Amino acid sequence: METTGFSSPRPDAFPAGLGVLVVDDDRIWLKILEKMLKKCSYEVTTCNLAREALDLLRERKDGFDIVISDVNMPDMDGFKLLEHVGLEMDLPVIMTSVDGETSMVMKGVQHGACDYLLKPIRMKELRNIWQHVFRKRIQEVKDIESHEGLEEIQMMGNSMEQSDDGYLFCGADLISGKKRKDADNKQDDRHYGDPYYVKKARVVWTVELHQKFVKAVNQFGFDKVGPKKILDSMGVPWLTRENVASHLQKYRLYLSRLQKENKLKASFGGMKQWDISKDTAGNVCLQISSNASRNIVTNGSSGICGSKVPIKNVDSKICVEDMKIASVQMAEPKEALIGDITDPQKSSNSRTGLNHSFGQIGLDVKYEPKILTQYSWTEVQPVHRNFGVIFIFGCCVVLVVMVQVAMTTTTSPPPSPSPLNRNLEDATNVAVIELS
DNA sequence: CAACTAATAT
DNA sequence: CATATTAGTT
Repeated sequence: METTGFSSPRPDAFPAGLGVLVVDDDRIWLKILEKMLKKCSYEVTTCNLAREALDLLRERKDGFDIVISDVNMPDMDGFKLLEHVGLEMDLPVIMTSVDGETSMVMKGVQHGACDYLLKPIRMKELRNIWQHVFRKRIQEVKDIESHEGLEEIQMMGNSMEQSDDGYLFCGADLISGKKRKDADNKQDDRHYGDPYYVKKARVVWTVELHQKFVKAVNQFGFDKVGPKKILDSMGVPWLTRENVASHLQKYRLYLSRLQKENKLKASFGGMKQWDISKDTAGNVCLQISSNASRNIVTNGSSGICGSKVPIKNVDSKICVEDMKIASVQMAEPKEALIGDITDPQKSSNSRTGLNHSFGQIGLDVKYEPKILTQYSWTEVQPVHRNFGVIFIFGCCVVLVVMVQVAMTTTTSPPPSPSPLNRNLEDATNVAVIELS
């Protein structure tokens, strides 16, 4: 019964578009909050009178998901408003005030506020207010469930904890009533101090999310990004820096593994390696780095060694030989932008399928090959559709060059695999190339 | 102190 | 395995 994206099949889009009503007599704050909230992808409505707020709420009953209200307002006590809202439309209400006195906060809580923010409010605090909405829904679902007498779910009374290990990000999942087998589990007594306690949602890196991620990464340059930048650039309000950091770590791991393979395969007699990276303009480049140029670069400083060969300039000689493109799916304008690359490592991969979000979201898709269960770590950015071809050509050319150089040079130092060297290639564009 | 990241935990 | 969390650096 909501118009919000809450039960949308796209978990990563969830918080976006939640309706927030902000009530504050202070216009300045109103503006500030509005701006911040919008930045977090919420749908914001503001008003500076409590009465007005109430009217708005009554009018558009389903238009809002949460209310943020100041405590002190001329025409009506914030608490009064709070009470009304709680009573009439049962929306979560967040109180705000400059006054952080315990008694005040207490009062807010007693009147049913789901949170109490002290006034200089920062993005950080607003970013995740959707949790209150979410929490409420969970509760609703739980209520229904316990009403239906579903076994084994509600353990310990009807208090408000989560079913222990069900994390679940998307409401649909909860709503679908799927419970994880929790069995006897140790009933850990955590900080259930407050009425709410929701196990933190586990971020599911969907293809879409990952796309944003990659986009962000590429925006800066692989070796210059940090989680923070990515996070900001992605513009996904509920995501935390930690989430991104974690993902980034995995991403890098993947990339370095990829590179290692390249090294192995490329470092035959000579010691040439190829890297894919991007120049400032964002063009994909292949760079050949002969270890003759001694530094495989040790620290993060982007010591780009070798010569960059902008793909564009490569005159194409075609030679599809010992290069195998694992899979290149050019993004046709409307089509899925995702290159579905098989994991270079495993020969036959039959993933369990949509173990992630998709399967549970209620779409209950049949596992078609079409559906991508796992994003590849590949760039998805649609550049041009000829791009892939060009890219391949480029690779071929480079290969040739490598071979030639290999035959010419006398150098033959050891491969020296430097464990984590992050000026790796950024294999992010368009395709995963696998030298065979 | 905030951001980063390797290492470790879940 | 994918993510989260921690701990030690920068």
